Amino acid sequence: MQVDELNWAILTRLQENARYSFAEIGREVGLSSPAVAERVKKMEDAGIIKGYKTQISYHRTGYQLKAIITLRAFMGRLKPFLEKVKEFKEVNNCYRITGNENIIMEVVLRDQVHLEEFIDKLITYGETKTHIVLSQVVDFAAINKSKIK
Amino acid sequence: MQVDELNWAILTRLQENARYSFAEIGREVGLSSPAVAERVKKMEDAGIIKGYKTQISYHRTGYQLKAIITLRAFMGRLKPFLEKVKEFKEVNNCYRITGNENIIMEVVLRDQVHLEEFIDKLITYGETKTHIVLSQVVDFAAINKSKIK
DNA sequence: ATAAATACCTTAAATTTAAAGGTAAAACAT
DNA sequence: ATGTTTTACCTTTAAATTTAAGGTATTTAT
Repeated sequence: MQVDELNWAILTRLQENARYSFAEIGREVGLSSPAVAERVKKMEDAGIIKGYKTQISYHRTGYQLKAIITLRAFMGRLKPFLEKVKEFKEVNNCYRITGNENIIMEVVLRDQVHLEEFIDKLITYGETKTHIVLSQVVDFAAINKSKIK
Repeated sequence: MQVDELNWAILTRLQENARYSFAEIGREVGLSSPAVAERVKKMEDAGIIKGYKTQISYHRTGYQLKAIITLRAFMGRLKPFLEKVKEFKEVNNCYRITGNENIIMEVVLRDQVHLEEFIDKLITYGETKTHIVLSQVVDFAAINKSKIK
């Protein structure tokens, strides 16, 4: 499936705010709302749109710490980790990467105690390196409300 | 503002799928749709909800490469970088972190040529390390369509 | 040339949202 | 303790949106 100019315009708006109505997008790109709905459905079916996610400020909900943790898995421990990591609710995002480390993940934690507990879980799988996130430099979501008219 | 059990239930659903209707969420958590709308608006105003984003498979749109790049900024080059990075459309996410490197970012690129061009832009600011993403281990969004009933 | 598929349209019914007004319980002030 | 205010919901209703159906013109395939 190809992503033409109209679909890019639709995707751009949905990335800005996933709760935009199809009617609103249609007005902006010059299509009827059923036409937008149909194009969106096709992009979902084709796997171009993977999902719609709400961005939460964990900082405001008692999760004070964000960290980037890399893992260099011990021999034979990568596969068990890949299975187990799906259960770790602290993990926001996890990639398998090239380089000295095998895994990089973004985790959200309540505090240092929680971080320590989490690292204790990880060290059975491999050697970890932790980087505390000081600030988010690029933050696309900050200005979006559920609907902008 | 406190996040009580009802708000967590609402947030959980919105994280699963940001396009769920308030009516649908209300049915699941036992509230009327105006009550859900009101709670969501308050969480937006309080900054608990930062935004609603659509997740796109860049792989399906010609952007074949995802990479994690760290930057160890040269003396006096961190601040200029922090300003400039907002303009780099390749950057999906960028954090300032503790440790040997100052910056970690997630970037999306068309191909190796594009990666090379991008690194050329970065090396005026500092020393970079690039890790190609092989796969996404944890992917929450994969199963969500625009509406599940 | 004809048939089929595509991408849109319009219309109308079902659903959702948004606004308004009401109520009961909790929080606050006197 | 009592009265007042606020809060968090409710219901109702109008406006808006979504969904489904049916139609049309243009492109694609046979």
